[in-house]
Amino acid sequence: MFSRDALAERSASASRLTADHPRNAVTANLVSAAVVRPYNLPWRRKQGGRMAEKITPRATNYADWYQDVVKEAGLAENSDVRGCMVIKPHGYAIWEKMQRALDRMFKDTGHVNAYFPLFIPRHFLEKEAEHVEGFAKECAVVTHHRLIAGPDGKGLVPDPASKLEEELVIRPTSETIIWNTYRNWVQSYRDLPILLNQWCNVVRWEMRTRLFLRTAEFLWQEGHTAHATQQEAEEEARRMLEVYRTFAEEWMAMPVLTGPKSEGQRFPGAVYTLCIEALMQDKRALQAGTSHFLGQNFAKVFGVQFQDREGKLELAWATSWGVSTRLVGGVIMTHGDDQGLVLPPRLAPLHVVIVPIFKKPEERTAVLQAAEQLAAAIRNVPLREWLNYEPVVVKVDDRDQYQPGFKFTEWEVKGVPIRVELGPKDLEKNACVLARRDRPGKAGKEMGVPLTGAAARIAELLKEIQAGLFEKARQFRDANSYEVNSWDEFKAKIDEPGGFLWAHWDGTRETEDRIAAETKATIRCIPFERKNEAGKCILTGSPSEGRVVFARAY
RNA sequence: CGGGGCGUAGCGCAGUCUGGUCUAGCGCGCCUGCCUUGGGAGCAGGAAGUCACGAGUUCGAAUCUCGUCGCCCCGACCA
Repeated sequence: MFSRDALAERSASASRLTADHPRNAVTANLVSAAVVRPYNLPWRRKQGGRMAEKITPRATNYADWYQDVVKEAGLAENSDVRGCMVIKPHGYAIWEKMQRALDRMFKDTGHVNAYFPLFIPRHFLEKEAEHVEGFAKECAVVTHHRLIAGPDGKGLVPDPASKLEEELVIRPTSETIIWNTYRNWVQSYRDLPILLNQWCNVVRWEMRTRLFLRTAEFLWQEGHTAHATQQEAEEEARRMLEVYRTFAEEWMAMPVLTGPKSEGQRFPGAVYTLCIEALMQDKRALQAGTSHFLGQNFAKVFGVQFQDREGKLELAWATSWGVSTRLVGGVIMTHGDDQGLVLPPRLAPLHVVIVPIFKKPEERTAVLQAAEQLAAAIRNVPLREWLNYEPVVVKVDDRDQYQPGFKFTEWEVKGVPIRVELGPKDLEKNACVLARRDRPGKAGKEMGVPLTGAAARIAELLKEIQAGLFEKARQFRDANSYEVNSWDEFKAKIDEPGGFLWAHWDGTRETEDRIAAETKATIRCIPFERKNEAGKCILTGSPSEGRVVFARAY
């Protein structure tokens, strides 16, 4: 336990670090500007300007909108540690949902979980040349193992006597330490394949950070597999990409393109990198997951050899694949609206909130009783399989200190898929009001839903919302994808309207780099789903065998 | 690492130029009570700050000087 003083000191320093946040000042300006926007939502009028809008509209400033949603929905906040976030319960609950669904899919494809150390001896990292170059610049390094009092007797400094013989690097990814271990595990083809995954944190010393999208420390899973043949490893890389695609589309309701990365975007140390790539509402791309075929690069440098059936010594073939807490950012930016977070039901930590309404004490009793009954019925709807064998989560918001209107707004900001409004007028008719989060305001309300059928209707609605969110996102993605045929058109369209630009490219690193330098657009992927179509590179005019997808990316 | 900005209550800010009126205010939030509850309620009372830190100038410093620390933004870099 912390002492009272220690806690006071902590909170004092927390305030110091956030109070001077200039972005807040900017946001405040935008927020007050937002108050004068057209009142398309009738109930806002009642506020009389007292209660400022807390969420910047997306059209005003998308980056501020994102920050506001993360904050107001209680997903995460900046910590006192530079570049690192505190993931708050609601945000972590979403990550837990993702973990559970993915973990089941990994297990279903034959993988098991394990755990490797946070610390990696420097010389491990030095072994694979490309890998070194890719990560060297962004590593946190442990140099000492003890603190002593400072020279003036105050504070603590690393004890010079405790300097480590060899520095330890905080893992930016675990290929090296895992393949160093695999060396001892693999002697025979019978030891293969190794199909292993770990859930853990990693650190990449990013200079500029954004909550969930890019932080110095983040949570992820990294799968590391070893195989006897190239074909098997390539199949594995492809299989796990398909797992990611399925998860993104069926759980996150986020449509993705799949395909290899260009050379310039490849993972350091990989032979090739496959990715899932999504389009956010501001028409910037988000790399949402990657699956790498690593060839024999790591087996070679860590000496992972085995004897095949004929007794010949062979090097093992490797894959690695990962998704991170960045996906939470992807959900926010795929589905969120100006009211706040919108969660796809299959990832929602809370599916249904029941807001009781009453005036007199006897009304309170009757309403709360009916609310609990309804909650129990909802908990029994047959959605367990669809929800990864987890229950439908229902909450009766019986807090006395807040009025219904406040609760409506609060649960909307937090993205709860369905709200039930239940008051005396409803009870007279044995009915309730259902409000779906994916259609805010009056448009999403179903009045007079009979209490006896409400649970069944809610089960339907949850599935409808999940499907609807995906469909809406897919339409958005398709509506913001363009085939572009000239350099001038490319330069114009990447600025306005933006989005996924399908264009011919001559396949060279030089051209890719030039395009990036001039437009900040990168090749997001070379989609599997592209058609065979000969053409000419938009920049150089050299022959191209098919279009690749360009976008500005997170 | 270069350029800019900012550190005053839990959060957002005013006060700093031009030292005394600051025994440091305001809004939101928080606590108590009353009242309210179908789209972010209202009234009354209250708690809460070593004005980032250190040294100096001065009769007197949130305010002036010097130093230190921290954070944010832009750029380079990147999941």
